[in-house]
Amino acid sequence: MGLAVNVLERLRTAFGAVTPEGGDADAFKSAVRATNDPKFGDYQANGCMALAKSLKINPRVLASQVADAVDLEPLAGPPEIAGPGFLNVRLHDAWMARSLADLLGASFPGIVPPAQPRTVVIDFSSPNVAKPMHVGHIRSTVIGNSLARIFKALGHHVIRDNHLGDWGSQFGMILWGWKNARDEAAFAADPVAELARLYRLAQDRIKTGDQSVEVAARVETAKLHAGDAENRALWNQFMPHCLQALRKIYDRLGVRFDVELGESFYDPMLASVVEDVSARGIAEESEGAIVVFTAETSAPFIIRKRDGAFNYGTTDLATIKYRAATWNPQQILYVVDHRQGDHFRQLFAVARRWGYDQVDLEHVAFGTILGADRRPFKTREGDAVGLESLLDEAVSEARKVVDANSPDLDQEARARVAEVVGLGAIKYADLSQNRLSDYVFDWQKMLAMNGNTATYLQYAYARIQSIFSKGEIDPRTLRKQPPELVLNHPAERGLGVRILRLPEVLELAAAELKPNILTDYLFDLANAFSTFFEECPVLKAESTSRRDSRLAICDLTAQTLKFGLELLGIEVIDRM
RNA sequence: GCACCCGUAGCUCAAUUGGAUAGAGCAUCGGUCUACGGAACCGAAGGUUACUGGUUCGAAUCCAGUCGGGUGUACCA
Repeated sequence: MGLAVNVLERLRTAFGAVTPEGGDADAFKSAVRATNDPKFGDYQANGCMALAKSLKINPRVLASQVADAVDLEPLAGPPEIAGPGFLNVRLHDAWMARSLADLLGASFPGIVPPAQPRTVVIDFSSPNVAKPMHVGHIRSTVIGNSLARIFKALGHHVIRDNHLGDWGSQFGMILWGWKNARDEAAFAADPVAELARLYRLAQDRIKTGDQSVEVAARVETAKLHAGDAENRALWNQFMPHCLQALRKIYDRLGVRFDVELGESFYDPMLASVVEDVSARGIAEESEGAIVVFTAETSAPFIIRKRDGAFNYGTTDLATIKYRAATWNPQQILYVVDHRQGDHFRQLFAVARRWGYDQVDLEHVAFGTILGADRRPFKTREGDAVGLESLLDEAVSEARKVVDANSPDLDQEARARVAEVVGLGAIKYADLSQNRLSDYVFDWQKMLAMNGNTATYLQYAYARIQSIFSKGEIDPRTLRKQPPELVLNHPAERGLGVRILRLPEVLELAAAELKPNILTDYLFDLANAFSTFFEECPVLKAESTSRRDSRLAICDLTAQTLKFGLELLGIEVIDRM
């Protein structure tokens, strides 16, 4: 077993073991964290001050008792007392050096599999199949994909589920369009574009107040659900085209799903869901509909409409039941726009009353993408910007930079670099920010290739590869026989501390459901590497032992960058 | 009206959930090129964390109120 396992966890265990009388060990442990300023050491334990307050004793006295009692060896010596009662921990350089060598030799990335892996269902992307994906879909897709990879990397069992919108009223609109305004030649040439046109047509008519279309579309939806032969046949005809179009985008983005169980899959279960919920007295009739009143909102949660049709609330309940029965997950994450917050609060409340009170249901909400005018992001023509054209734009911007900077690469290599850099820029722009507030879409920021961007991380990776190729060294030989590491220079030590933090950062990102914790970490790591690169010659180090030590640090940095970027769904290239 | 979310540097965003002097990127200004990739590095400037009060060793974070913005609010998803 490796030495370098979750440093934070080990320090917490050590401090937890010496929790003073009258204190809560869990609270005391969780007050141990990485410092935000290196002058306070590498980690700090902040639990003494809060505890001293409740025990009504002097915090510094308490801190000194803890400092005397705690045994942090071999990671670190006794902590230092500072300020009102902080305990600052500085890792032993020698221990770090051994741990890093061990990481390099065998145990990278240093993650210890959990004693009890959790099963986590992640519901993300979930587009309507009837229309092309637009920028609004990118957040759910990219964030969900990243969370899935992070959980998996930590050793949990992950089910990625694309809950396709393949059965709702948007399909009724398409059916109406097909029957009233289809262009068969256009459909033959590009089925998805024609379906999208029909959808938009129906939507425009409804939006401009044409009630006849609204009613007609609803009728088509109802007929589809009721098993109407013609509508079912059309559904079967359209679906493969829709799915193929989605597949193309997912392939390009590197996104995979374990299951793609859309709304249509749950259709046969809906009637019995309503029956069961009603029989248990959870649902009741109101204004002709079957609804559940919850404390969460004033409006009820509708599970059967007045006209007898089911809606997405019904589907979502059926989905919870199916997921529970099929995978028995501990956690289900819904990576969905924050505007559906009320819906999920109601859904979760109903599900708990229905008996699903063991599974942790979480709405991983995110803000809406806005244009520069602070309105939902649209093109000049008023359409949402297509996802595909956004990706193309990013790749072509990246291509310009590659052409300017790397004339020595051949066409094919440049195209490859542009794709990796361009897509990376888009994904990173989204992942590096995970606030609930809406955010302003900014081409310049999305396509930026300096500063805190994926390009910066990819560039750091490529520079490291360049060192190895220039020195004609294969990092794998280094990994077979790890050299002794030296961390005398602050830049070397700074990199070492960061590399060892990877497992705890991933734990934190998973616990908080925030990929931006990972992007912040990687940017900080790349930054530390750039400093190191300026200040510490590698190939021309003062001695071969120093050179080997630095090569080891370089390789670990590169591995960490690559691994971390992979968890964000972003690739690296050796030359760019 | 009610509910939820938000308000941090000129702009876009962080801040390990109550910790030490609130940090990055962009933009601005000034420096660094005879070492491994300048898509870089170092530095400067920029703040009453919307406002007022409260809680305590300690508040951007918690509580109350005020102002401003967003979203949702019975049969779309």
